[in-house]
Amino acid sequence: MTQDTLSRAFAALADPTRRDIVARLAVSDATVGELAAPYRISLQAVSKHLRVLADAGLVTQTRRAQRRPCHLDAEVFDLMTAWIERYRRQAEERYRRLDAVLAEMDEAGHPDPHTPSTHEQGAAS
Amino acid sequence: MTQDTLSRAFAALADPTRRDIVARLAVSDATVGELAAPYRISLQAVSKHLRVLADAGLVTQTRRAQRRPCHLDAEVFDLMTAWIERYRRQAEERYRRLDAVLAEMDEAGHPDPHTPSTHEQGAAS
DNA sequence: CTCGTTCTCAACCAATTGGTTGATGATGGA
DNA sequence: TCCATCATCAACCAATTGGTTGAGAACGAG
Repeated sequence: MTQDTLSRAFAALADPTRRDIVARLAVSDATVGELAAPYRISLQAVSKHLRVLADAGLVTQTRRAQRRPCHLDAEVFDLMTAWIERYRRQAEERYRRLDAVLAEMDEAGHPDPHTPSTHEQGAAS
Repeated sequence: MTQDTLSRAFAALADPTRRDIVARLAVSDATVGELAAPYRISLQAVSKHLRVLADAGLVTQTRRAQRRPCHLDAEVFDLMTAWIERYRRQAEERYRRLDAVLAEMDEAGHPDPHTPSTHEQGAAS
């Protein structure tokens, strides 16, 4: 539990069973038992998976009698897409610029470095 | 290496050092040594991290003399965002429908189940 | 209050992970 | 050819992970 939100979130989704659980929770909330039913692993194992998802902030568990209905929480997903998209776009932008430079060099014969490389950068993780 | 692409990709980004590497590769390609420089861990450790990223399909390494320039590869990022967005939107859509139902129930006094719950579903992972 | 149901806690195990150090490739320059 | 440089391979280690089984906690029904 010493890790940051993003690390926990990515780690949580690195497991196929947990991704499947998320997929099913996207359709509707469900109790631990309901979620565990389709898998051949023990209920305890599923309970552990849910704890991982909960620690990552991806699901929240409420209480209804003995049952623990699980609910998908969208916020952290946004965090993840934001992170991914940021660097994907940055990389794409870079190639776009490279293409432009190559085109310019192809067009004229002067390899004059025009673009002033304006890439600001924040903290990483 | 027995895991699927999505699992490897999420697992790869679950490590802060690897996310930092990705962040830097988004700015520009770099050799293993260049990438390793800022960290206090050994060059071999960074080499391992790069192997994980490469196995996940997130970076590709080419060859230039002794150097191994690393290059960010955008495709798998798209895979990840696609997965995340799919279920996030599905969940959001569900809440939107719930809100609609609640509003309807609030408005009139007849809790008539109108919406025929049209949620088709594909394979999970 | 007791009982069945639902779920978590605890201890354990094998496999994986992130790190280390030391040896080994691969390559271009002297 | 020999050497320095850049990076990987190999063996090892501690910590974490995904699974197990068994015990226990929380709750509603009778």
